[in-house]
Amino acid sequence: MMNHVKSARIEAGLTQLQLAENTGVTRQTISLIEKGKYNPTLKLCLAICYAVGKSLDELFWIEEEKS
Amino acid sequence: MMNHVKSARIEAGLTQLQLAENTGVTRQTISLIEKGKYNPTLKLCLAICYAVGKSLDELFWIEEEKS
DNA sequence: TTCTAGTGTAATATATACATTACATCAGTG
DNA sequence: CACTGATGTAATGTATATATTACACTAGAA
Repeated sequence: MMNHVKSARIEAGLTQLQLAENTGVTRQTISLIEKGKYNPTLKLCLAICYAVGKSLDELFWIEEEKS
Repeated sequence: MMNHVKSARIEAGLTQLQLAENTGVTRQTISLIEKGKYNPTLKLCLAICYAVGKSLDELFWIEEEKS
């Protein structure tokens, strides 16, 4: 589950803790999502989008794997 | 968690069962997501996007609620 | 050097996404 | 009418997203 949360968060001038508070989760959850170790829920993805001012596609889109 | 999965699925000419099989979940899960009763994971959102040929923003974007 | 802010991550607990099984309704169609 | 495909949904079980607590490391500032 790779994504662009970390770069978008830094662009927005936020720390992990600030993003966590803005989105209503813990810092650990943000850290794990940035590291690609969590498969976040849609609700949290949207909250992160709102907090950093980006769209779902900008932060979370991944091209389909062609077998 | 309202979304546009149902209309996109119908546009794509798929039944709930076919979409479920294409995305690797059960028909019940698709039904509940279409009804807005589930908060799906990013991985499943992406699988649905691939199956119906739409983007995350097209299917799942919701404008931020301004308090 | 010491202190602090920012970050990574482990262990355990809790909430919830999703599966499984089952039964129901409705619209066509024979 | 009976039959089938498509859908809604309830009850219960399992997997995992997220919380909680805690400890570690690094970079920069005092």
